[in-house]
Amino acid sequence: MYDILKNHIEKIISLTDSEFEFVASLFTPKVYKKGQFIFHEGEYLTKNFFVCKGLVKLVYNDSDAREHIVSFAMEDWWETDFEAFYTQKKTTMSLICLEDTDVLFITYDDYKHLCNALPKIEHFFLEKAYFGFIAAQKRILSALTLNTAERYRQLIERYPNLIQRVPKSQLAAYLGVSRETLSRISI
Amino acid sequence: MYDILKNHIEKIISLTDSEFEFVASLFTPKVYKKGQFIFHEGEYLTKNFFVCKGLVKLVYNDSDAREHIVSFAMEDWWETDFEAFYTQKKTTMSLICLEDTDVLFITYDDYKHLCNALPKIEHFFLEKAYFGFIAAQKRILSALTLNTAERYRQLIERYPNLIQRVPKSQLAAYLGVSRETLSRISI
DNA sequence: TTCAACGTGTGACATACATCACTCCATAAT
DNA sequence: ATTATGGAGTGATGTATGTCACACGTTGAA
Repeated sequence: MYDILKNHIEKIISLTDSEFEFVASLFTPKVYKKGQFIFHEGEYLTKNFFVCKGLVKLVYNDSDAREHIVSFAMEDWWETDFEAFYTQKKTTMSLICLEDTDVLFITYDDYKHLCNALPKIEHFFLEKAYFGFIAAQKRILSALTLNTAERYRQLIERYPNLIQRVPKSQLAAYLGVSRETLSRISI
Repeated sequence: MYDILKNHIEKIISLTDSEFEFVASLFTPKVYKKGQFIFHEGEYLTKNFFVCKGLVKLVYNDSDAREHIVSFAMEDWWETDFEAFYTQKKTTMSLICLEDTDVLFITYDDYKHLCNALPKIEHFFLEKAYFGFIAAQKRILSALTLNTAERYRQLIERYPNLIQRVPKSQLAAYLGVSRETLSRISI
């Protein structure tokens, strides 16, 4: 698991062996089964999760108990309720495994400690945050400019491997349409 | 103008006078009139803009030449085509003034230079990026969970001052509905 | 003053989508 | 072998929204 994290970080910054050992010492591995909750809405959450293997969904349940998917995360992606993690509020979303999943997590205190002890890691997180923001803005733009069929095709184009692993009903919850409508779309 | 930038940065990190002088030396002031383009879609853009006064819109024009508003920015906000700035690609969006606007801008090279020379500024940009990401994710969630009337009311609630300054047709382009539909919504 | 440009409201109609109901199939559980 | 369960397709119907058309008031320029 730690190899994956090491490769992941070293795509952006280089670390000596002892630096990475320090980084690794602040992460804890954990294994989940398909269907398990990594965290629930309404908790205080102090962890940021790096997915080493598997697939998870970040989910918001509205007042009608309808499930909306804010994002998927698979191998080599980070996922958490970011506002809850970073501002120490309660979570408004839940993180649920769509497959058996292995994660490495870091607590908020250790994250802060890591940034102080190893400032260049902030550059790594900055880059992650930038690309997260760019991706989110692109999704907003898709919602503004494309109809359902076009958004679906764009999703298939951007994440062809995701489509294989996720039921269409879940893709519908991500795209913000009913599963029936998605079912009627010809690719 | 530089005072505003100084206060803005010092909400997150503290700078000595000489440090801020260095920061300020890398920013250039520029003044625009209502209706002017700060940059056009399709250019190579090397600047990130800090709005000191006024109001701008970040705009995407789709294949049918329809205008979609990705975001507004007013006093104390940053705005640019972030992907173009950060990855040195051509812009896909335009930045247009809705009011007479004063900005301070920094070039990409100077931004890089600043981060190297003054690493703690990365912490400042990291925080900005995190909150930008969180805000974008919330807007995605609004699009998934709320109907048009609810999104409009949420916008009024979150940015009451914005509503006073922007024509409804522009708010419609931001919310992703026709101006006629917005016009029929009772607040 | 007159006129153009802009922002806004509203009626009529078409259409995309949600919803409800039902069916079918594959797989896992008993 | 039989029965649940989950994923998927599809018809009928109602509703929200887009689109087109037109009207009205305000502002600023000629």
